Amino acid sequence: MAEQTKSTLILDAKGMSLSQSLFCGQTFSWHKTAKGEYTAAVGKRAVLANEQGKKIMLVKPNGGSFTGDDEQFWKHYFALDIDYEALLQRFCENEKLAECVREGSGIRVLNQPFWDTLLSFIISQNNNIKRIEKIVRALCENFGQELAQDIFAFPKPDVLSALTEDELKALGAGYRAAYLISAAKCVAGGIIQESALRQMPTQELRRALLNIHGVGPKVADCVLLFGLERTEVAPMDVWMKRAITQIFGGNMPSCAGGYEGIAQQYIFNWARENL
DNA sequence: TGCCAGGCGACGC
DNA sequence: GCGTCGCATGGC
Repeated sequence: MAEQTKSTLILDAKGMSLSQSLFCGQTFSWHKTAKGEYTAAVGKRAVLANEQGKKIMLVKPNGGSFTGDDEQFWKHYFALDIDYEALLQRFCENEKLAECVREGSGIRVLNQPFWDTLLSFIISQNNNIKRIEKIVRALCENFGQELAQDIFAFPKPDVLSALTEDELKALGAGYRAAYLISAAKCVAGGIIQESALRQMPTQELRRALLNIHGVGPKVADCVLLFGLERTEVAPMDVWMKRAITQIFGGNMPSCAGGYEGIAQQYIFNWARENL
């Protein structure tokens, strides 16, 4: 039986906005082309995406066809397999959270690869988003595989673990260079195994991540939420702390229960626009 | 120009 | 366990 293949993958956006979801500080891998399309490497998959009406159109930049589990993979990546309509309705039980949702209603918390997320958020610490994007791009271009023209994957753990701190400092990584290498050694050496992490309850998993040199509470929480699908974890950076203190009276609204991480992304987006 | 950024590790107490 | 400090670097 011949396998069904498609040159373009068309997904129902269900209210998801690429421009909002790809540039709200949860991923630093996407680039907007001169034509207004978006490109990235997500794990080992290079993709070219754009939105037309209520559809998301995906194309392989090197002209290949989508096969096998591609459709399921991308639906899951863009969180098109959860009922956001119902979730956002719950969030809107709190008036302040409703305002955050209104401002970024097309945001979806992406289900990103663990390794990409770990490296990205180690780089993110005490850093600004423009500069994080720049360092991530330099890391991938210099040491990652070119999956399609000008689209580079993150360097593999064994490649990264063999680099020197100076090679990474040359990219602008600063003192995070040692942290990246240390994380790579943990993964390449099998001390950190993604499949084992995914089996762990969230708190045990968090402790495991904290064992990585250069991964503290904030970075661990970002990896839990963005790279290991723990939607109940809400990373607290300086923007979130400001918003929770100034707007929410010190606590995440109870209507976010179980999905505090997703609520966090709307609040974070709102805080960066308004505080 | 000085302050800040999706913080963390080391250190002192 | 908790508070403070230094850290690399560029965006603004």
